[in-house]
Amino acid sequence: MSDVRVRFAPSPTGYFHIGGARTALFNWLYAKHTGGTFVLRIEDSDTERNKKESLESLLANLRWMGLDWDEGPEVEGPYGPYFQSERNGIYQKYLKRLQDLGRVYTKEGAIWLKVSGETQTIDDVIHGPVRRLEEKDFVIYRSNGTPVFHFVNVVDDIDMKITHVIRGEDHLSNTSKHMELYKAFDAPAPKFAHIPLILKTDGPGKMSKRDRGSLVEEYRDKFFLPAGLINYLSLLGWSPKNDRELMSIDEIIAAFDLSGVNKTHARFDEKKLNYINSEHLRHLSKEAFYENGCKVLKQTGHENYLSQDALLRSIFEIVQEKLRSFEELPNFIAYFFNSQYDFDYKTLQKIQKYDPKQRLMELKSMLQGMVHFDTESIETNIQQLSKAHNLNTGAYIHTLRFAISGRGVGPSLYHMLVVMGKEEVLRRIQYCLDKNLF
RNA sequence: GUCCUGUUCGUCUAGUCGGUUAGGACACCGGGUUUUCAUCCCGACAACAGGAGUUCGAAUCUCCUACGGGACGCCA
Repeated sequence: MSDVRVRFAPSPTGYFHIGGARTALFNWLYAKHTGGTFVLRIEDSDTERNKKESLESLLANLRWMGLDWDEGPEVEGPYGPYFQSERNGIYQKYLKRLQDLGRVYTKEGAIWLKVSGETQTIDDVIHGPVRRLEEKDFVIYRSNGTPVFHFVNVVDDIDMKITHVIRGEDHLSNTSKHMELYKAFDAPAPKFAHIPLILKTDGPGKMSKRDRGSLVEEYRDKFFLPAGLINYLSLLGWSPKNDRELMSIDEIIAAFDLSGVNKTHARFDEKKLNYINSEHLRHLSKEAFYENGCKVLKQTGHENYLSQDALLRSIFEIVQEKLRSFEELPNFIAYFFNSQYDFDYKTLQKIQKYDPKQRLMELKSMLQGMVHFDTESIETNIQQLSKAHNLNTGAYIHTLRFAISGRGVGPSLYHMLVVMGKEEVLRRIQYCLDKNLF
C-alpha cells in the first residue's frame, strides 16, 4: 500500500454520466496503479436534489464497471461517514476554526469567507502551475444552515487525507476558491489533476445527459463488457504512448499514470467504442463467453435455452468469432432452439437463382447417405456434389444455410451442421421444403 | 464581459531535450482470402489553426491573432 488517497465524489442527482464514469475510472486506475486507496464519497449536501434511487443506481453502475471502492458507502472505513449529509458535526468544527480565525462573516443569513486577495497558485499535475485570483468573497454556509459544495469538498478532502484530487477540468476555475480554503485552514493542498472533458460527438460543448451514449446504464442494458467500456474510456484523454489501444484492465492499470493524461478535450466516438467492445468480446475465454452469454439469455427471457447445456456450449463456440456484441446474441442463435424458425425474405430472393428446391433434394439424399457427420466429410461431399452438377459450392452452401436457419448470415456452415446433428438438419430441410417457398 | 485553459488526419492519439518520408488506431474508400455476413490480410485517402520572431534548421521555443472548451450561484 502507498499513501496515495484519491476519491470520487459524485452527487447522486440523476443518472450516472459517462463523464463521471471516466473521472471515477481515472481515480480508480491511479489508486490501483500506485497501490493507494480509492474513496467513494457521496456529495448529497443539497438534500432536496438527492434521491435514494439515484444513489442505488450509481452504486450499481460503479460495481458493474468493476470500480470497487476501498472506503465509502457499504464498505465504510476509518474516515467516515462517507455521506456528506451525515457529516454536519465535522463541518461545524471546521467552520468554528474559520470563525475563530476571523475569516468569515454573516450577511443576509449566509456565512461568507473573506478572500485573502492573494493570487493562488494551483499545482496541477496535468496543466502545470495555474495562477488565478479569487476576487470576491463567497458563501460557505447557506442562509438555511447547510454548507455549500466548495466548503464541504475541501473540508472532506482535508479530513479524509486525500492526496490527489483527480477531477474534470470544469473544476479548474473553482480551484482558486478551494485554495483559499486550504490556506485558511493552514492545510497542505493536495496535488490536483484536472482531466480533459468529454465533448459531444459533433456540435459544441461537453457531453450531456441528453446525448446518445452518455449514460452508463445504456451500456449495461446493451450488455457491453465492462472491460471494453473501460478500455475505451481510458483512451479518452489518456494514452500509454506506445500505440497500444486494445488492453485488458490489468494492462491499463500497469500503464496508467497521470503523466500520460492529455490536456485536450476528447470527442466521444461511438464507433470506436463498439469496435473496442467487440474486440474484447472476441478475445474472451470460452468460459467467460459462456458465462456472459448465459447471463444475457437469462436477462432477455431466453432461459429455456440454458436447459440444453451441451448444445448451448457448442453453439457459443462457433458463434463467438462472428458476434459483434452480446446484445445481438439472442437473435443470432434463436433458430437453433426454435424448430418453427422464420425465413428471411431478402435472403430467399438472393438464393432463388440457385434453383434451391432442386439443390435441397440433392443435399438431402447426399446427407442421408453420410456415415461420418463431421465438418471435413461434409465439406468434401458438398464439393463433390457441386462438381457433379457443375455448380459453385456457393449454390449448395447458401441454399442449405437458408434452409436450416432461415437466414443468410451465421457461423461457419459446416460447423453449424455438425452442431445441429444429421437428423435435425434433415428434418429442417424437409421443414423448409414443406413450406413451398421456392 | 472577466478570468482560467486548450489547438497534430473527420475522430482518438504518438511525436519528453528543435533535424521524422509526421507514426498508430477508429471511421470512410478500394482490393484480396474465406461458402455468405463477420473476421482476417493488403492498400488508398487524410493533419502540425494562421502570422511574425529566434535558429543553419521549428509540429516542437517566444509573441500576436483566430477559433474551441470551461468557470464566473446561498447547484454540485
